[in-house]
Amino acid sequence: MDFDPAVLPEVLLERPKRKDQGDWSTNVAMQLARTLRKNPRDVAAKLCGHIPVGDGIARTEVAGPGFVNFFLTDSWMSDTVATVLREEETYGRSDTGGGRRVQVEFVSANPTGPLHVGHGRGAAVGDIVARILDFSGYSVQREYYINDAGLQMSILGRSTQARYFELLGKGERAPFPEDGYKGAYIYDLAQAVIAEKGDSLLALPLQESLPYFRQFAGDRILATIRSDLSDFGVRFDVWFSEKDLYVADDVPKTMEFLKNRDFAFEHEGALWFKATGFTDEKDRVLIRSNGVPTYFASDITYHKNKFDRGFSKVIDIWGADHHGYVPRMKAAVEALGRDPEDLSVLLIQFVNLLRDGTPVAMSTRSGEFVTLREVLDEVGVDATRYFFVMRRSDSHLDFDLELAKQQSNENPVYYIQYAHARIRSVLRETEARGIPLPDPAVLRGFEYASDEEKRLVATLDSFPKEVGKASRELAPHVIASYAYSLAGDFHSFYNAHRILGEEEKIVKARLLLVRATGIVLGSALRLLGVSAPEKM
RNA sequence: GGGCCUGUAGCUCAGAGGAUAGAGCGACGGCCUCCUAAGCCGUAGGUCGCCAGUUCGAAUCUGGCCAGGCUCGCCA
Repeated sequence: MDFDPAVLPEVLLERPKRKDQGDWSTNVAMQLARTLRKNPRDVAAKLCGHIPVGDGIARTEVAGPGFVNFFLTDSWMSDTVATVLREEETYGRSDTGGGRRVQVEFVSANPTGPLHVGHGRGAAVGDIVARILDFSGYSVQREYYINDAGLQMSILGRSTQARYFELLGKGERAPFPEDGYKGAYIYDLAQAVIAEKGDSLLALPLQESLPYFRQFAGDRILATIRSDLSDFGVRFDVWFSEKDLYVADDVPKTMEFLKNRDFAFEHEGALWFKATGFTDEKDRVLIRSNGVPTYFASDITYHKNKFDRGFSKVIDIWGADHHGYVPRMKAAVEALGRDPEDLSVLLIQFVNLLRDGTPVAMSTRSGEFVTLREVLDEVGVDATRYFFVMRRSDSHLDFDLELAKQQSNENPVYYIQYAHARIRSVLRETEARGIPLPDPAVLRGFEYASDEEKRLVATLDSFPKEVGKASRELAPHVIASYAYSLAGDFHSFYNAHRILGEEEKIVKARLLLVRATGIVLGSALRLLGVSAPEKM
């Protein structure tokens, strides 16, 4: 064509929403129209003239304001099905990660009480992000950071101690701390101490027995957290204790490191992080004037530790209430000599727990919160996981307990699982009738004719692209909605057409399509950590 | 007051430069002699918070406003 190739914008092909707009489409003509000073439709027409028909392209057309639409021959569909059947569970996997080491740190709740629903959402998001990254070729490590060094652990110990004395009728000797943990589980911990130690701790001075209470309560709660997470299908590779940073003297070392690089300075008896020059808005205290390090100091140390372990990228999953902390953590990462982009912080918005449409009252202060365990017991792992990730992480989530529990058409989890069960059922029926699973070679030259089949194949075809998107954006909800639409496409297909009992060629092609759908649906559910039932 | 998130159908939400803005629930009407009806098909329902701008084109980008949530410690 008669124009300078340098002005050619990147040619992007996209899939139009409507099928009468072709299989692929490009808008280059409209982008070129300006520089060429020509009517976009004329440019598009000229382009069309240069595109050969054949080689999979059935025809091209100029449409709308100047789109060039490509209509493919339908052979790509059987290719897609054959690819899925050949690659099986690896279909959709990619090597974009190139084996690079990535760490996902999530949940990381203080071991001062049971996990509540908010932690549950973070757990589901973190776990699924890790699965997606693994599927995309990263070498993923999952880590839980145990905040066990701070003041909160002492408060937990004192709370337990007070309940211990109270249960043994000596409450007046160990008054309940003003900022103590008021939840009923503290009584359970105290009861467990009694079972272990009897009343022997009554005789010791409070200061002397406190370490025992602190350790006992912390260990017990952490054990509960571990088993809750494990029952939720969430696994960690590393449980990293904040205390270890202090045992190894890493915090003072990191402070020295920052001072030497001129990122920390003394002022009014405290040590400050010099945030000026970074995106954070003001300087932050690292070591208080009383000598006690702030959380920020141990968080910087912890992140230095992470990067020292060789991760090329670190992903933190935090509650959205910590969003103000992001700029300072990024600044710290930069001060450590890393690109701030090496740290990604995923903020999880709050879960609004409902029962039959009315909010369930929750308040950490009073100890009245709904635990993850309670939700799991009531609605089960599959529905809980799905509900936690079906919305974008950065938007508030309404979680209706009654809805999640309902085994009905109102519940998206069962809708997806039902599609899987139906697929398995068809394949069982096929086997029962003595029909062998056809060789994918029969697909050569076959064209799926109906709208429902075409849609279904197109959705199967888009799985790798969706995985890529979910991995780039660290967005589990992309997979959740993908699974939902794949299930929907299958249900439509299933209702519109018979699979068995048609002429042989069609039976074979449809069986292969059903099998391929089962494979991809299974992969999507595996990414979500939701079970793929054989029967329902 | 500053910052971050959100505002799309009655409700809950997708869509993040593209063509006629999509799902589910709820409402209404249909579909099992047949591989699972926990399903499917159809109808109704919209000023994409408001106002300007950018451009061939804006729900999408920019600025300003309005509303809701969160957040702004030598707290954790």
